[in-house]
Amino acid sequence: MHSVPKPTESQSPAHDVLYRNLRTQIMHGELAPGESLTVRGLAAKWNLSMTPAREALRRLSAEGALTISASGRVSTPTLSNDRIEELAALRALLEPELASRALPRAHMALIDRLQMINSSVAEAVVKQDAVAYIRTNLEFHRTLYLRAQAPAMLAMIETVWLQMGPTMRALYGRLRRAEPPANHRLIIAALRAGDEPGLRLAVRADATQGLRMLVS
Amino acid sequence: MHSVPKPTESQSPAHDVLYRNLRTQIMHGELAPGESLTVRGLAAKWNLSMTPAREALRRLSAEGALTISASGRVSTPTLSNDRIEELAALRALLEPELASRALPRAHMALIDRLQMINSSVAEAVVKQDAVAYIRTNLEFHRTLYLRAQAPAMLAMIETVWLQMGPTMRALYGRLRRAEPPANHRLIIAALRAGDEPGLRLAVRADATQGLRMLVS
DNA sequence: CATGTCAGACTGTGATCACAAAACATGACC
DNA sequence: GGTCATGTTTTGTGATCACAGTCTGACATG
Repeated sequence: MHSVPKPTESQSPAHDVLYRNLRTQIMHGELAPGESLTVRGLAAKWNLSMTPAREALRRLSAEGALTISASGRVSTPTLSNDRIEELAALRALLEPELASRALPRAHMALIDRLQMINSSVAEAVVKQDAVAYIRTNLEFHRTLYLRAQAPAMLAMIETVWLQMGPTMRALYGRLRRAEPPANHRLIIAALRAGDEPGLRLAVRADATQGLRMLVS
Repeated sequence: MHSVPKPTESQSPAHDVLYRNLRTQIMHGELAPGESLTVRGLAAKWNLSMTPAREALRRLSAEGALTISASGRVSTPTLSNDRIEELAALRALLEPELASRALPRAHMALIDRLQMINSSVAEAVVKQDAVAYIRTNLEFHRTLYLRAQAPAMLAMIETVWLQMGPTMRALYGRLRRAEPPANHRLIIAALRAGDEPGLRLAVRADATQGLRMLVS
């Protein structure tokens, strides 16, 4: 088949848009743990050749978002309990630092925006929508951490979220809870008060909370 | 079963061996900041086609070891001072945690090995060999952190080292110092004494030390 | 019923090519 | 001498193909 001239010239390369799409899918928990992604499968689904599909998969694998078997097959990771605990420890280590760095720059407008995002989180909780919960919850954290002006740290914590994505979905899907996010309100309160130790504590508690559901 | 004796036919794919080679080169500071790597250049140098070379570059870029310009050219990163400070902060955050987790499992044999590696570090210092210094120094830290049984954390700190690799070389190349690593001796002493707070402090100091040279 | 076998489909890997954009060098011109 | 236009080379990107493993599932065998 001959290649058809593309009407809309690609602003960004095909492998990049595929990468970004898969990345958000994984981070938001739209893929189940253990789900396998093949080069040809993705190429067919997105009307691409194997080359850009392969690059997107390689990139995601390098970030830990996907695991590669000994024979080269890539699939969503199924995390062991130890690994989950380790990733939670990384969250508990990195996120308080990011929050602390964001605190001096957290103006009223930011706090209001966090409050609004938090209401979306609560809405997702009552709707039992796991994907929406993960998405809005991450948006809450990312909005805060963006103010830390620490791109390397932010990138690092996002790879942690990436690795937990599919497992988070599986966890929140099981759990039938309807508690609104209490820690988020503590975080917002600490931001308003300029209470740095309280902020660190609240963020740490929020990052560790997900782990507690697993162990029980 | 009767399998054909393949001498050393590709145990691991070509893109993987290229990736590992480039990775250690970058981490050890054998590449200068800003050095550009091209797909065809690497393919020619390693007698490969473009495909595996492209995958290795993509993988390293995903880990932050290489930066991609807007037009897609990849090169070794030239870090801003802010970025260096941020990466040093990540080291100061992650490495004490890894050391602390390694402490309960640090037997005498490990400490002896660390001592031996440390003598290699000192040797590299007096020889003014920047690459050897970086390599042995990282080996010292990695040997300790391997005992932490925390693969995700170890992978994360290694990406930090990766990102700093070329800049480290440039820094240590400039500096004409000949001080043996004092913090390493403190680390070993704390390990022997089972002194967890002292260990955290020594590791943190060692991780931050490199930064001090830059600011001055 | 359990287990081993085997053919066919599936899949990652590497090579090669075409194309367009970017980088570069060159030389004219003011 | 510096600046702009231009032609050439370099480079990333995507497509296509061949090859060799891997996986799957049906079937036969014990």
